[in-house]
Amino acid sequence: MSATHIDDTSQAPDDQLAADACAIWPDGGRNIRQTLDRIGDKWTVLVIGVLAASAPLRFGALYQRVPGISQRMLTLTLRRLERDGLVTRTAYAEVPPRVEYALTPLGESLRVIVTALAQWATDRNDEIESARRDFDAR
Amino acid sequence: MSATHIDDTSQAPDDQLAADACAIWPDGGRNIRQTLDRIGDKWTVLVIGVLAASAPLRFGALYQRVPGISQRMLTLTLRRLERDGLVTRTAYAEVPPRVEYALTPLGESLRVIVTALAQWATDRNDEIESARRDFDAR
DNA sequence: CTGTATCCCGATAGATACTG
DNA sequence: CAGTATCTATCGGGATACAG
Repeated sequence: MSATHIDDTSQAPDDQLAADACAIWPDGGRNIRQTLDRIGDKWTVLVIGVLAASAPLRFGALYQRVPGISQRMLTLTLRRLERDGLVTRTAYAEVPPRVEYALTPLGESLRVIVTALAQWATDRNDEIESARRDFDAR
Repeated sequence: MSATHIDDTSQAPDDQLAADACAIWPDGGRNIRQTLDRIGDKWTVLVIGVLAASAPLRFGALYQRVPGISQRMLTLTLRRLERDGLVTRTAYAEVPPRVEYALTPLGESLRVIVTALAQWATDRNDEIESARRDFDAR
């Protein structure tokens, strides 16, 4: 981070170059990186998808419906989503304990975006597969 | 993976539950996970953004414009993108070597989607920040 | 039921040096 | 210039056991 790489005849400082280069992203790429750090992990979008399908859901129900997730990862994922305001957690003072999770409107708005991404993946899947075959065949 | 977790009175097998639960995603979540595996890493979207701004670009130009990336990671990222048909690599038989990278139409179409994600991040940033402050303040 | 607490391993990626 | 080769550190995440 401290040492940047300059080994050519460029006059402009790195930061200037970077700013110009990343002009496509609203804020130079920081925003999109943060977002991908949130949803790019192994479980987040799956949990969102499950909640979008039928909320509210209890911890155990989520645990069943997200195939392969561990209790640990489910807890961590839900905490992160709750912290970012994408999911609500409602604990009922009962015995045995009951806790329900649901998407907030903010979470719902993310689901829409991620669904668009999934749609892209579906539409372009064949194209990507064939590109990959071509590449690997070389 | 082999042992699934069933510890309630559910009658339906896990797979059935999972299939129902993930109905939001076109293919039960596999597609979206694959896509996030591709673009969810640290550098891919940044490289795409830089290429979208001003392609074609040489290896060295990319190296400068993606702040903080190493040669190794730039190479790996470009190879993956090339393999998936998102980027073209054009090598010119010259001395010294010259190689130019550019987005394919497929890559461009992904950029559009990812830009929408970035837009979401920008629009909802304040909301997320405040949700996070509230959560951390508890 | 709804989580925590540990331990541990493999994958990701940073640093550095070297090459056609 | 455009990479490759190695080595290493970090970290997400799995397995397991335990607790309120």
